[in-house]
Amino acid sequence: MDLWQRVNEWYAQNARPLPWREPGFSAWGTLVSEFMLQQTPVTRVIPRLAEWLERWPTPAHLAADPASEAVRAWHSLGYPRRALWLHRAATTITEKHGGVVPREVEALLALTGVGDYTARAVAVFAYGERHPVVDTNTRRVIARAVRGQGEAGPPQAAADLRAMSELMPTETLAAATFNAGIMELGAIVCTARSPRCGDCPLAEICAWRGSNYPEYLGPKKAVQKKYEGSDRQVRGLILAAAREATGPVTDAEITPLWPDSTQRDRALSSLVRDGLLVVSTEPTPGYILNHE
DNA sequence: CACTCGTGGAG
DNA sequence: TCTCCAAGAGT
Repeated sequence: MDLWQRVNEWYAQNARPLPWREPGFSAWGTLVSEFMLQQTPVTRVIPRLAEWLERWPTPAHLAADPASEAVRAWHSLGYPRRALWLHRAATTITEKHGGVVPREVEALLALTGVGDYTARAVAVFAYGERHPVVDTNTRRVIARAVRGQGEAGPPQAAADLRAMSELMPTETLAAATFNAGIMELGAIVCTARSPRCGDCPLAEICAWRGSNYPEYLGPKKAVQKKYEGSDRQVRGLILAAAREATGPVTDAEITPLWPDSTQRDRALSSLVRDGLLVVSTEPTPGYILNHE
């Protein structure tokens, strides 16, 4: 039995009942969920996604509201630029695609915030197109089951897509299921820390397990910089203040948020550069969320 | 290509 | 406590 068959049969029995897998879930919903899921765990996304889609059921609904509302509705999902980019994508979809989320990978890639993964995920999961979809879970499963390595190492877009293409079944529907299934397997069985090989449909054919779990010696993924004391933390503090405020946040309110003025200024100007904050003078001088 | 960009939960 | 890591993308 092929690897994809094992995965698809397992998926049919074990897929979690996630919102974006319900029948009739919109392409817009898929796009929103994929934005939110970029580097944010499923459990934190689910409640925010529901709120978001209730408030903005189509791209046009979101485009009609200011970007600042999108950033507020993002709450603390992290990487708030994604909210800005999603609002921008909604505007582009409304103005240039007749309000319909595009189904072609090329058109999706042209949207800000949509990269290699998200474009293919939308084309495949929302529209049933046949493409390889490669995320961190997929990469880990392939590294272990096929290459016999405990970790996937740094992403290599071209090679990763090729590897997935070679494993994917020919038939379009089965290919879509396989894309979802191998991700799901990586998410709940072949996890990064403690894989549950006893529950894995690939256990018998897994190259990593077959060679008794050799230690991974290849190139390591870039280490994530410490958050504590980082510019990201300072940005987070400043943006949280702006998100909660009703009017402009003044310098007097920003200053006590962080002791180091150099770092504080750097964080503030980077928020302005990113378009998350803009300078306002009414009714008092300060910074507000960009309403575009 | 290396670096940057949030936040919170699990182990 | 502290480290790791989570459906990535842009520069």
